[in-house]
Amino acid sequence: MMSEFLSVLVVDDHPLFRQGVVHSLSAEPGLAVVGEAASGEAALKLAQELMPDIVLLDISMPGWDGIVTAERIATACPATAIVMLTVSEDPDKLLGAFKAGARSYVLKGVSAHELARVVRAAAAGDSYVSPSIASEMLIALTREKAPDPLQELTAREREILRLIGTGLTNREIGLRLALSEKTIKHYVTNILQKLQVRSRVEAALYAARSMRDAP
Amino acid sequence: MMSEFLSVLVVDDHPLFRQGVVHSLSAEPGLAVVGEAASGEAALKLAQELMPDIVLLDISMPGWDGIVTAERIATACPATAIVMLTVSEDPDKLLGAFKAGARSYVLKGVSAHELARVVRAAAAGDSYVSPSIASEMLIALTREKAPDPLQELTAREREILRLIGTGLTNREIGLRLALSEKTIKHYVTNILQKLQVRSRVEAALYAARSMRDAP
DNA sequence: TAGCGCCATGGACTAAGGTCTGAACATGCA
DNA sequence: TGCATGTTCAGACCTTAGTCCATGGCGCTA
Repeated sequence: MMSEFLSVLVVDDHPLFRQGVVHSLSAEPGLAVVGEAASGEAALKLAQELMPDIVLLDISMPGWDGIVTAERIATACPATAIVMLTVSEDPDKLLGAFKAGARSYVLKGVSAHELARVVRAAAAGDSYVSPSIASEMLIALTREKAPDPLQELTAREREILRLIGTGLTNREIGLRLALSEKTIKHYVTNILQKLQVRSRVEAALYAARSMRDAP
Repeated sequence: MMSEFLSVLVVDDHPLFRQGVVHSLSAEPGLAVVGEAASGEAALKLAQELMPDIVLLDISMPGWDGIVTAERIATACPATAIVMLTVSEDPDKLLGAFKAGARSYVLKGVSAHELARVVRAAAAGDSYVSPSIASEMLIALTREKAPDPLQELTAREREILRLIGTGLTNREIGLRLALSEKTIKHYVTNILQKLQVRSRVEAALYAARSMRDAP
């Protein structure tokens, strides 16, 4: 049988927050904080050593972030339930954590009691996701279904789209790439068609957005 | 004379983090946490009541954020030193806090000992700013010096710029605003001139950027 | 090797963007 | 009252953008 206590490993690079979690969870009946780590690397080592029932894992950390750490811990300790802690995160990261095996997501703003509830649920195999995080993850999922139109572009087309996104005219792009303006026009037509936009203005805005999302 | 203890009021909407701060600072010699608050409103009341030497204030909170709270506390308790706590914040907010009277800025990732050092320094009238925060504030300051070309635009021109930024043609903008296409063209010419850009594409990119910065 | 997709180009044409000049009307300020 | 500024529109004119059609070279693969 299992111990009467659920063992918890707390991982967060912020000492003050970690302190808060440790202190609060220790006061909860049935829970025992068996270790702390300030980095993903240290967390993996401790997890292998202690084989805790639950790992509380901050998503944003320097070095290995929460996602990478979750993957490695999930591989090394399949019996350990992983609970992600986050402020309000990038939807893609949330999805990454889900793929890595984490099933519970808690906002850092929760109270000690709520956190304890989630920890117990996670240990029992249940998953908990904070409402606001859930909606973000759904958004990321729907976005994931839609294939990126950028991938349909050839290398040349992507290059020209990028230049459109800096505000250059066809003539200037032709000069820059040592191609005729006619050729650029040809590419622009293709790009507009593939991206399903109506003008170079919309294409430029599209380029600006995707540059920003994935620079 | 003053008490031998420095009295501290801790304000943060995250219970776990607040717990960590309180617990850690209480362990520091010469410091006494005399109160906690989870919101700006509660913080002001407590500050007036307790007149603490230092207020530790989280920047991002629902309701009154750290800036607003800092202003009111600074007004109500001029003798109290305000120390802002932040994860990694919007430069404009940092500047706002500075104008509100906060002189110390600490990243939430600091250790308990460092935080205690900053608190003692703040009580002595010294200011402390985390290095990465300092650079962000400098950026915000230099940006503040540069006058925003958007301000030179009339309301009508701004409206049309916004529509350009959504990818509409002149004809479509005219239809939408019940104006002739000629008129739109006239405005576009003015806008390009005032923003110092060469085409509607550049104007659209400009619009997209400024929408993003200040939505 | 024949076919396919990417790259590059030209001509001809239409649509949209942008400049310049000029002008009417309203508002508000000196 | 007069003058500046913002808003609205028009005609003439030129430039840029975008479409359609056709051509040819290059490399890959069925």
